[in-house]
Amino acid sequence: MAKQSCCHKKKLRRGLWSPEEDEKLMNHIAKYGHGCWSSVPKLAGLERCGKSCRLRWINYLRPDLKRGTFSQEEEDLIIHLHSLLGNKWSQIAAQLPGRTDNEVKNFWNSYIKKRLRERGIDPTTHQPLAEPAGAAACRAVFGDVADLIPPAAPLADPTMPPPLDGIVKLPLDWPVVAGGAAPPPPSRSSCYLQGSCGGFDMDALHQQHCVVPAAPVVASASSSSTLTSMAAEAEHCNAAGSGGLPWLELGANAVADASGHVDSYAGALDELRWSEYFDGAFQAAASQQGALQAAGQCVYNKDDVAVHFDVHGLSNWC
DNA sequence: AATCTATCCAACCGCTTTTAA
DNA sequence: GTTAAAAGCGGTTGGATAGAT
Repeated sequence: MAKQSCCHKKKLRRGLWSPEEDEKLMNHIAKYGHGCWSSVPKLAGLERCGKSCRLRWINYLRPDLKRGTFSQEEEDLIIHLHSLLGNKWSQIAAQLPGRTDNEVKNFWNSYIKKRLRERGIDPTTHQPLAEPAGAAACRAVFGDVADLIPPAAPLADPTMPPPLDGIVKLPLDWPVVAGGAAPPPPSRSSCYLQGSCGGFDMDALHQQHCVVPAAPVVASASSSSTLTSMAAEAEHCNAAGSGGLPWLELGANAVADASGHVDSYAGALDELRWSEYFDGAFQAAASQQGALQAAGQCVYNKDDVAVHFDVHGLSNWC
């Protein structure tokens, strides 16, 4: 027998919220906070289940919600975080101030997925689709690029350890940079998440002083601001020349001995735009032959210097 | 003007994880 | 250590709306 929801059991109201209900919930939380959600509807005089109240508050009534259309920077960030985290909408949304997991998920499903497919990129694996439009033409000129592409997305790689603490934990020797070779030092500090080049309101974060973690920082999935603040710290620190972006937990080696690597990882986030996104897929593929295939390297490492052909020309072809 | 179709998004459902007794 | 309740999460659905025919 199918289980019925709490709302069914208690014959509570369902469906869209009326302005009156919104007001009741807002007033109640403004006065008393939400406390235990299961008690909220009773105390607020609502014929809803606590779960429904919680959802309404989180997704719609919360005063810190941004709403409105997503900026290009937000869009880029969602794509990148999705390539790292998969469908961890709450973790992705945590890096987008004022956005909810539901909002991000809807945006992904209704917009980004479609655009990725149009560009011949599998939105699930972030790899080029098996036979994207024009692929035959590409092969005629460049050979079968698809053969060079790691078959599995990082998160799907069976060699990867299972996620710990609800976040992506890269192995200690995770090849942050394709080919294992240290890239040239970044020519400039990353502006990723920087207020001047993004749509974010990072003022509050900019006011924080830079404190470089002495040890790898484990980002807690429950801390909604951890990654954002880490990125902000890194942005400060990069500007100060100290390098090192403890972005996700990159592992002791990555953080300790390869600040340049980590920087380049942040650099991969930097300037990510649609055209580059597409370019990056092929760029990474071309530079990740062999060993990297096992590691399931992300396609966004556009700093890789091992690329010899003109990927921009390639993207024009495809 | 009427109907159909596609898209968007709020809300629900059910499962997993966390917390408290 | 066990159990139940609460909270959190991701997938899915359904209604409203816009655009096309």
